[in-house]
This record gives sequence, C-alpha cells and structure tokens, in this order.
Amino acid sequence: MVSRTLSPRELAEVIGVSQSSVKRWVDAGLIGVSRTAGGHRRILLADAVSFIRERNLDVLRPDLLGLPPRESESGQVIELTADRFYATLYEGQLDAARSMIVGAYLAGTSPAEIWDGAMAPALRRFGELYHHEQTGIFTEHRATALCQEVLAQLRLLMPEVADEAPVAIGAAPEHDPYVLPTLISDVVLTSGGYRTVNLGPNTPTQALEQAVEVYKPAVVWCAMVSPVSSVRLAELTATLSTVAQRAEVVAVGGRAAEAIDWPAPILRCGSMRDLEAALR
Amino acid sequence: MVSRTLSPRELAEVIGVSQSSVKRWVDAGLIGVSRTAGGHRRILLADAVSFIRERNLDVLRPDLLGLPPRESESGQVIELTADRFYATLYEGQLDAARSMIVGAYLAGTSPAEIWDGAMAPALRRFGELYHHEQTGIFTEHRATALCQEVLAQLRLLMPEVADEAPVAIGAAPEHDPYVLPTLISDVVLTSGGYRTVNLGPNTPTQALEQAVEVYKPAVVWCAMVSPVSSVRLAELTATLSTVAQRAEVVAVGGRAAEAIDWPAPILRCGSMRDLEAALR
DNA sequence: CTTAAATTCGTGCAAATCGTCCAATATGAA
DNA sequence: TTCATATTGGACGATTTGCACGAATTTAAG
Repeated sequence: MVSRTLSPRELAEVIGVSQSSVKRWVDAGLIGVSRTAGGHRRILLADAVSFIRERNLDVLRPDLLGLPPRESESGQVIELTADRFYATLYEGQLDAARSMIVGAYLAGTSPAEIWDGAMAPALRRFGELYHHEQTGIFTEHRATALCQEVLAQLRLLMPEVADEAPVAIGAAPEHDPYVLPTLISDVVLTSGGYRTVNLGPNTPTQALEQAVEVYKPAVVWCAMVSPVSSVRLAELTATLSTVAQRAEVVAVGGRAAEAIDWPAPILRCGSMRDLEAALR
Repeated sequence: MVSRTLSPRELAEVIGVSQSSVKRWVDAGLIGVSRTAGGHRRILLADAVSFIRERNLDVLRPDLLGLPPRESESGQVIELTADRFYATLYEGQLDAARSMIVGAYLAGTSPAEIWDGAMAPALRRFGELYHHEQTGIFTEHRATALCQEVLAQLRLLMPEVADEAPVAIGAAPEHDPYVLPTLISDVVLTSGGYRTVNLGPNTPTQALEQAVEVYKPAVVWCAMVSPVSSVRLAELTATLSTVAQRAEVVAVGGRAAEAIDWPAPILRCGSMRDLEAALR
C-alpha cells in the first residue's frame, strides 16, 4: 500500500533532519499540511516534494516517498544527462528512467529543462537509430512508451493546481500521431500553474475549436511533428489566429512548425523552455 | 456498493486514517452518527462531509463519497460503474477518474475487470458520440488522454515484478494509432506477474520480430483496432505463427481481430478477461 | 428461513506524535 | 575575539494513533 501522506518523522528521515525542525517548518507555513482530528500533522506527498524542490534539499530516503531506492553506491546523486538517459531507455529500464527523471525534478530542475536537456536529445538519437541499426525500430517504440509512462507518473508528484487557475488547451494536428510532444507540453504548463486540457495527437482543427469554445482558455498550444498539408495548415493558422484574439498566449512548436511563417500573435517555440518563457 | 451512509472503515479510507481513530472520534461526538439495531455505527454522508470541511481534512478517496445511487440490484452495479466513469470522463475530471479506477483496484478488482466493466464501455460510448454530438470529437480525445494518464499512474500501485519473471511483449500493428489497447494489455500482464515490453501503436511487424528475438518472451500480444490490409495481415499472421513455436501464449485482440480466422496456436481474446484467462 | 463469509463491535496496549522547553550549534556584526 | 541572534536537535509528560483480539452483527447466497 502506497501512503499518500507523510508524518513529520517520515519527512524528517527523507531529508535527514530532526522531527523538531520539520514540525517547526510546518508551523511556520513553509510546508503545506493538514491535521487529523486529534491534531497530528499529515503532509501530502506533493507538498513534501514542493518543499524539497524549493529548498534544494537532498533526498536521503527516496523509498519513503514511494520511489525506488537510489542506485549509486557512493550515495552521490546521479546527474541527469542526455547520454545516461539515452542508455537507460536503450536498455528498456523503466525504474531507472523514472528515478532519473524524478530525481532531477526533486533537485529543482523544471520539467521544461528536463525535456530540453535530456529527454528530447535522447529521443532524437532514437529517431536517427531508426534508420541505421537493425533493432532501431523496436528500441525507439519501447523508449517512447517508457517516456509516456514516466511523464504521467511525474505529474503525481506535482502540486495540484487551483480550480480557478487559468486553462491551457493543446493538441497535435490531424494525422500527427506523436503523443509525447503534447504530453510534455501538458506537464510544463501544469508546472506553470495552468489547468491543462490535453487533446492528444491526431486532433482535427474542429475539435480544438470546440474545446476552446467550452473552456475559454488563457493558453493554447499546438505540437507539430509530422508535416502538415498546406490546406490544413491554412485552416489551422486561421483557427489559431481567431483564438489568439481571446487567449493570452497561442504557441506552436515542433519540427513541422519550424519552417513556417506564423502570423504575429502566434508564438513559435523552439523548445519547452521557450514555451515556459512565453508564460512570463 | 456505494451507500448513503458510511461505515467507520469507509470514512477512515476516505481521509487516510485508521478505523480505530474514526470510531474514537465518533464516540467523542466529533462526527454525527446513527446506529443500527445491532449497534454498528452508520455515518451520514452529510455528517462525513461537514466533518471533513470543519477540520480541513484531505480527501484521499473521493470516490467513496460518490452520490448516493438509487436502490440497485447487484447485476447492475457494473453497468452503473461504467455510467459513472463515462460521466466523469465526459466532464474531463482527471482526479475523479483516477480515484475511481484506483479505488476499484484497491478494492480488489483486477485491471482486466476494471477495463472490461467500466473503461471499455465508457470509451465505446465516446466512439459513438463522435458521430452524433457537436462536441463529440473533443470530448473523445480528452477522455482518451485522461485514460492514458490514469493507467500509467495505476502501475505505480502495482507490486514490482521480479527480474527473473517471464517477459510479455506487445504492440499494435503498423498504421494502427490507438494507444490505449496496448497500454491496458500491458497493465493486465504486469498485474499477472509478467515483465512487460510495450512497443505501443503503429509498430511494424519487423520491430515486433526484433523485440521477440531480443527478449525470448513467454507471451506476445497484439492489439488491433484499425482494419489491417490483407497483405500486412498475412505478414503479421506468419510472424505470430513463427513466434508461437517458442512462446507459451500468443494472443490477439481488438475489433479488427474479430472477423479473422487465426491459425491454431494464436489465441483471439474478446476481452481483457480473456487475455487474463489465457495465462493459465 | 438458514447458513456461511465478511464486517464491525468494544477493549486494551504499544508505538508514534503532540506541544513545549532547553542546551548546543551555527551565523553575523561590533 | 566577543557578544547577540537565529537555527537546530533532543528531551519531557500528555495525548493520539494504529493494531490485535474474541464476540456480536451484518450481508450475501442458497
């Protein structure tokens, strides 16, 4: 059974301080907390993670957070690099991949930085592998599935966004089958405090319009990898331009968005950091 | 199973404490209560809610607080669950959807039963909605994305499989873009104790062959929704037949696999329970 | 109605946490 | 260095919590 709350003693063990300090910090409002009817403190996992990230604390006991134990012998934190992450994906090791990503997140790296710095480069290498190596096709498919799972699980550690938070809506255009670009955009915008609605890959322009109509979003994103026919591109551009009159930010990104001249209000992002920066 | 009143055990699960504590609080007058003739405590939903609100308690299992259903016979419980899950997906509520699925899993329902009983019927309704309703396209996309996330997160709760466990490999054929069928198969096989390798949608037959070569799996599954051309079908059938000489179980499933006569060693599964049953 | 399985009853007890105080250890300015 | 200040870790009795136990009650199925 996975416990979703921590006692002061448990959080103290995780970060290697005394219970007294945790209790004091909680009482000072530095850590989110709720109380049992008897007055005992109960700390939500997401609140603990937020606190650890804000203060740049080391995680000595990841197992108490429901995460796999650290694998390095020396107790040193393994730095997340594109090469190491690529090697892990190439081996198909889900647990190792997850602890690398979660570890980087706990250390304070933003999801956008994690993607741009490690995940995107690693996945790009799989794309190249696709053409050169015998087993390239299957390793690339496996890596994609692993990344999907890791990103979905990462969101469990992120603080919940308020119901009144502005909404961000995104999708990939029709005939674009790639799941990961919309998923990481979703994660980045969630970490930016937006309530996200991800319509996923292969979404007709009309469906995006419907969603915009319903949610009145502050942000709309479109992740484009596969080339788009000129007819559909015109349709998409028109829709996004209309949307831009109401939304604060309308962003497009991905390989297929690069060579295109987007009209003024539409922002083209070359990376997830660009997207993050576009939200002030 | 959901009633208008809660037992101490149920309320304890909702807020993440032991039933002993709830019983003490009730006896101390902190929670309104009525008793059965035999002396068992019955907590009105309204009393539970006001208690939770007074104390600002975190609700870990909101599904147990679901609206009181009308008197229903046991045979209709599954249908009712599918309806409620559909409604939750239709509203786009990730948290509620997750706690419904996780709640069922924690209550002992197997992933296969969860899929067959609630998720699959709900998603089927979205497929029909696609054609009838204005906003059908976008709600269907959103529902798919939510289910993906919920299933990925569900795996965090499942016990880890041993490194020496037999391997199961699966995929959806080339040009089949659907993510969920391979994902739920992955989850079902993981819960069955297999180390899974999910190659995801749109996987060329060749890639499946490569993966089989590398892993020597005990189980191979193929989830087919989109119709497959006869040429590719012949290719796929040949590959699966070859694989079946080494693997213990080779299973196919999905709408596109129904009308096809599969040669003897290949097993066609009409549901996730079928797949589960095929594993002895 | 009868029976068997599952749940809850009340109770007692060991472990964990409460709030508070105090000594020990940085931190920083005169 | 010296002194004032802030932070930390530990200790204390009182309170709260979680678990175990046999007995009683409820629920589900014939």
